[in-house]
Amino acid sequence: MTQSRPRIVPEATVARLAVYLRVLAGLADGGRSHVSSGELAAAAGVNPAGLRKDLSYLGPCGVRGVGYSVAGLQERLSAALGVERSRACVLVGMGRLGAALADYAGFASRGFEFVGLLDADPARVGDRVSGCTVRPVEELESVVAGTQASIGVITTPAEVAQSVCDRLVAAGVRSILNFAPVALSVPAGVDVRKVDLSVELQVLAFLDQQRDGGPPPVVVPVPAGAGGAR
Amino acid sequence: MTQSRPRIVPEATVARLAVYLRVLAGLADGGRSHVSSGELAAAAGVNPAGLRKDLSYLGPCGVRGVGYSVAGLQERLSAALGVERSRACVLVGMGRLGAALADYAGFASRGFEFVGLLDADPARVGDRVSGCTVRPVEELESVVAGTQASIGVITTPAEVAQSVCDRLVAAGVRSILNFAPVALSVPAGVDVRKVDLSVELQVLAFLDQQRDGGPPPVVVPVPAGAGGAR
DNA sequence: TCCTGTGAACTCATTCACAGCC
DNA sequence: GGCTGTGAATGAGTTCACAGGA
Repeated sequence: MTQSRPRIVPEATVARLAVYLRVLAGLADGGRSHVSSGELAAAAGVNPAGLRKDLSYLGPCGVRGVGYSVAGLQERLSAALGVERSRACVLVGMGRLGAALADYAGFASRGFEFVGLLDADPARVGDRVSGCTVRPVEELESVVAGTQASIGVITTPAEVAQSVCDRLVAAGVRSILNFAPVALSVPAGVDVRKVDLSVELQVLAFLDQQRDGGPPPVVVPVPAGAGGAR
Repeated sequence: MTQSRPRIVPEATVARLAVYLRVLAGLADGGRSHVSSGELAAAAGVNPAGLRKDLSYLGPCGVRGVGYSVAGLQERLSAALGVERSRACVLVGMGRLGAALADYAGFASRGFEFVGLLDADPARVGDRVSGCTVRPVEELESVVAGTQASIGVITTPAEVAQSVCDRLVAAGVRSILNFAPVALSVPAGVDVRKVDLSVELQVLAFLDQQRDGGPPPVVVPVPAGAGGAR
């Protein structure tokens, strides 16, 4: 441990660092050894200056006039994001979404390993998904304790999500990814991130409607006298 | 109708409006007729003042000193979000994630209907998921044209996501929800929202690591000489 | 010259605090 | 008194523009 980072990294930046890391993996596969902020930014879908600022939170990473070393930057980002250490995750709720996540290649390849799959439905207990056997939710505490899992993923119905969350926290999990459509309340020191799939669609629908029904390019064509609300 | 909305609604607000609408549905089921901003905000996991500001973009919605009518607010939000009109969606990529989404109850109940499910793998073509038959991806254009779908969901591998996106746009889709881990480029006038599952976990892992390894409450205990890299 | 690194400006979003109405 | 609606203040995040080193 040379030294810890004095700078605090904004959460929005952390999310993008993960994206850069993935893009870099693709570049490395393609045999590239160096890349500029402009190119990397284009591939990640962000502004070049923003990318440079993001990287600057980790201290100088590149070479002026040249760009970034692909391998060097990969290493730097991996260290910053903690990808090097692999993480044990438990997933509660083995419906279709839970099964899809447990099987998602994007997790395993980034150091996330599902060491516990739990479900309340006896019909699903015993299924094997992605090399792991589904166990009854009653065993939640012992699975967390036995595997030292630090991340919990909740894909249960909304009604039971809070109680599952409480049990995960009590068992020692301090990071939770919640797919259930409820706001979970947790004690300080526990992080929750929520993914709300139907909200994403709803936002798209709104933007869509706004395009069609809203004021097209310019503002409203008020015909005559002002003020009058027609 | 009376007049268009002069106010523009921030996107962050739109996302929360969708959450409020869901919470209201729960309250209505519970027989509640009125609710205060404080209570609604707590259930949605936001700040009460923020909730009031969000609602204020739609114009006055509540009664001072009393609160909001549950039914009235539901109606207002439904209209604003365009929930009343049902939306036709096509989904490309019927892997586990695609199948989970096609079957997700949260979509159907909010007016999103999957009218086309497409996959490039002949082995999956013909499967029935959630009352819809999987068709070959070659039929993308005809399915979009025939169903007037306005929303496209991409759950393909990253390598083909851009080409699928291009075809969706060419066929007339102007709203896209992308689960593939790539930045899609689209012409102006088309909206893309990206959901990146592995990034979510990565952010959690970062916060987790920051808690454990980072400066606990106060700043760093630098041992000796500064600067020393390695 | 090229491209990185970063202060400063700016835009967007959240929070506060209170006026206004019931 | 209670609670909504909203301008003002604060904060976070993004973009700009340029200084600084290869």
